Order: sequence, then C-alpha cells, then structure tokens
Amino acid sequence: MAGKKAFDADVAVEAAMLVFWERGYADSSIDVLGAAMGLGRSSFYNAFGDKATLFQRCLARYGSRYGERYEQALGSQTADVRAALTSFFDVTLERIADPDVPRGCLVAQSVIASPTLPASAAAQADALLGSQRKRITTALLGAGVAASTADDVALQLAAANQSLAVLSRTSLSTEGLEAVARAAVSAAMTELRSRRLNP
Amino acid sequence: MAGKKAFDADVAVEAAMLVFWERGYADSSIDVLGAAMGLGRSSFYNAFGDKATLFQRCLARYGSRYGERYEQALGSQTADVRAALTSFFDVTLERIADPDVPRGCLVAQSVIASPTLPASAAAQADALLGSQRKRITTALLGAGVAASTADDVALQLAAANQSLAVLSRTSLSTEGLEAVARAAVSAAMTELRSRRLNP
DNA sequence: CCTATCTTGGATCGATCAGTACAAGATGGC
DNA sequence: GCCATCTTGTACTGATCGATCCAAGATAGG
Repeated sequence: MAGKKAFDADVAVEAAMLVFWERGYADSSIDVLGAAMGLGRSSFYNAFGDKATLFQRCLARYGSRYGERYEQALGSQTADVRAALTSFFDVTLERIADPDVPRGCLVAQSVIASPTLPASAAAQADALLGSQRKRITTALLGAGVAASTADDVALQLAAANQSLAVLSRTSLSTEGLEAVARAAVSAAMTELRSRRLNP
Repeated sequence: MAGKKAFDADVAVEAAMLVFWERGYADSSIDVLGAAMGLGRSSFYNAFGDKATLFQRCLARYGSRYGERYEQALGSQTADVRAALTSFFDVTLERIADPDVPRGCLVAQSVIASPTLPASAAAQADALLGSQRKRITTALLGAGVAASTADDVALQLAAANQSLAVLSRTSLSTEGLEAVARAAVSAAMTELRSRRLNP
C-alpha cells in the first residue's frame, strides 16, 4: 500500500488503450484492464473514475497520437500531393505492421460498436472520424484544390483508410493492404486531375 | 407448454441475426436474443445449442441472403460493367437505407471483433469476406477483364464496400455514402480502362 | 512526532452472464 | 386411452460483470 501513486497514469492509459483496441469496449473487463495497467481495483477507480471515462481517455489518446502523425504526413510534402497522400496511408500501414500494437483501428471499431457504447463515447468516436476527414480536406485545400473537390476527395480517402481497419483483421496479406492504399491514392490523383480539367 | 415446437426456427434465426447485427456478439446476451426470438431459455438451448452456434447460423444466413443479392446485382447486367458495379453498391446502400434492418454490416463487424470471437466464427466471417471478393472477381472475369486486373479491382471494390459498413454508423449523410459508392465505381472503371490500354 | 490526506489490497455488493436441471404439460404412435 | 417423447417455463448453477466499501498503511505538512 502507499500514500503516493505507485504508477504513471500515462503509462496506464497507454496500456488500457491497447486492451480496448485489441478487444473492443465490451470485451475489455475491469479485471483485464487492471491487469494490463498494473492496477488493483481501488487504484483503478480512484484514478480513472469508471470504465466509460477511461475509455474516452483512451479514445482521445488514440486520436491525438495518430492524428498528429496523419497531420505531419499530410503536411510534410505540400508541394507534392501524391507524396503527401502516400505518406498519409503509410501512417496506417505502418501502424498495422507494427507488432507492438493491435491491428485494426480503435476509432473504426468504436464507430461500429456505437449502438452499444456509452453515448458520449460513440459521439467522440464519430467526431474523431470527422476530424480525420477534415485533416485531409485541409491538406488538399492547402495544395490549391477547390473546396468542393477537396471535400469529395477527402471523403474517398477517409473511406479507403477505414476499409484498411476492417481488412487488416482479415487474412488479406500485407501486399493486399498496400495495394488498397496505393489504388486509393491513384484514384484520388485521377479525380483531382479530372476535376481541374473540368471544374 | 407444448409437445410441438411453438416457433418457426427460420423466423427465430432471422430475429437473432438482427440482434447480433445491431449489437455485436459480445453485447447480445441470451436474454436479449431469447426475447427477440420469442423463446424461453429451454427452447433456445434445446433448439440452437448455444450462443456461438446460433451466431454462426446467423452469419451463414446473412452471408447467403446478401450474397445472393450481390450475385444477382453483378450478374444482371453482364454487358455493362459500370451498371453491374452500380447495382452491386446499390445492394449495400439499400440495405443501409432499410429501416427494418440495422446499419453497418454483420460481416465487417464480426471481422473487426474477431480477436474476441469464437475462433470458428472469426474464420467464418473472414471466409465470407473472401467470398464477397471472389464474387466481384468472377463478375469482372465474366465481362472479359484480365485475371490479374480483375483480382486487383475486385479488392478495391470490396474494400470500398467495407468502408460503407463503417461510415454507415457515423453521422455521414446518405448522400455521402452514395458519393463513396459512386466514386468507387468510377475509380474501378478508370482502372479497367487504363489497364486495357496498358496491359 | 503527529495527524490529515491519500493510495492500496482485498472483501464484498447486486446484477448479469452463459448454461443446466427438472418437472409440468402437450403431442403423436399405437 | 396410454405412454414414450419432445417442448417449455422456471428455478438455479457458478462465474463474471462493473462498482463500492473499508481498513491498513504510506506520505507530507506542521
């Protein structure tokens, strides 16, 4: 026992995030979460309130962690749209290939489970998907793409990115996932080119 | 009480399918399933064995029900690939718009939940996604598309279709969903055209 | 050193989980 | 009409769920 916290809240939330990501909200019990976080029940509830609250913290962590990476990928090559979009999908592909982290996507998983999620968590997941779309739109606008075109193309790209969340939990090979990403970039480039010629 | 079954197994499985589809495997308790199916616990276990077995029957039902519709959509206009692919996505869009049925897709949802699903159910969901891809490939081959092109394009289309499963549980509008489908068809047509010119 | 405050382990709560036991009752073959 | 067989309602099992309680013990301020 103790009088000073015997754990790092950041490390604990990270561990919980991985559990939710792997198993989903419903299948992540307090016991499993606590074990992964290295916490007893008292410490768990004392520090994080309840399961739903912790889940939302994990969602936020996931959103800002990967949101930053996506943002950086899109922003690093403003002159070359194709390269920027390729980098964008590389964030997803590298996350899927990372053995230290589950496959799939916590946001996509949460959106799909939203009918049985606490309402505020479902709303948060929905908002995170919206942010993702907006990130792409902003990047396209920054590259001089017309607003309506940027909106449409960003939606396609966000959709393709979500499809990877599903496909990464199937028996589809890594090459298959890469092919889906590559084709999405190519389709976006074709669309951008076509709309510039026929606005 | 009775000596003859007081329910129609087909109707009961249909009701269970809708519950699993809406709530996912983990969040569908025997109580909720039984209530939807109009069954007491005894009848439930007597007729369907256990939850996992029933779930696999529901997966199979879902797969054959919509599999047939996709097959029909793809096969109805063999002369016009664009029309066939548009019909294909219409099956999904109409399902999403159908108020009698949940949004999302039982297969996509199950694939995402596969780490915590009974292994055989996870394998079944994976196989159903494979069948879906194969259906599209076959249709493209029937339209004279080269084998490797058909494989690649079918994967893109299956991926886009899965993205709709995620997006249909977000706040994205119906028009947004339709736009995703339309763009996927256009991208596929562009790819087919490009590969015919540069095989 | 003393005490107010905080953290922790462990017991415990009522609810719900999947699944079983069993007796009551209805049916069909004879 | 009789009896073996099947179905059903209800009660129940042990396990697990999320969450709370409380006492033990550690810390920090004075």
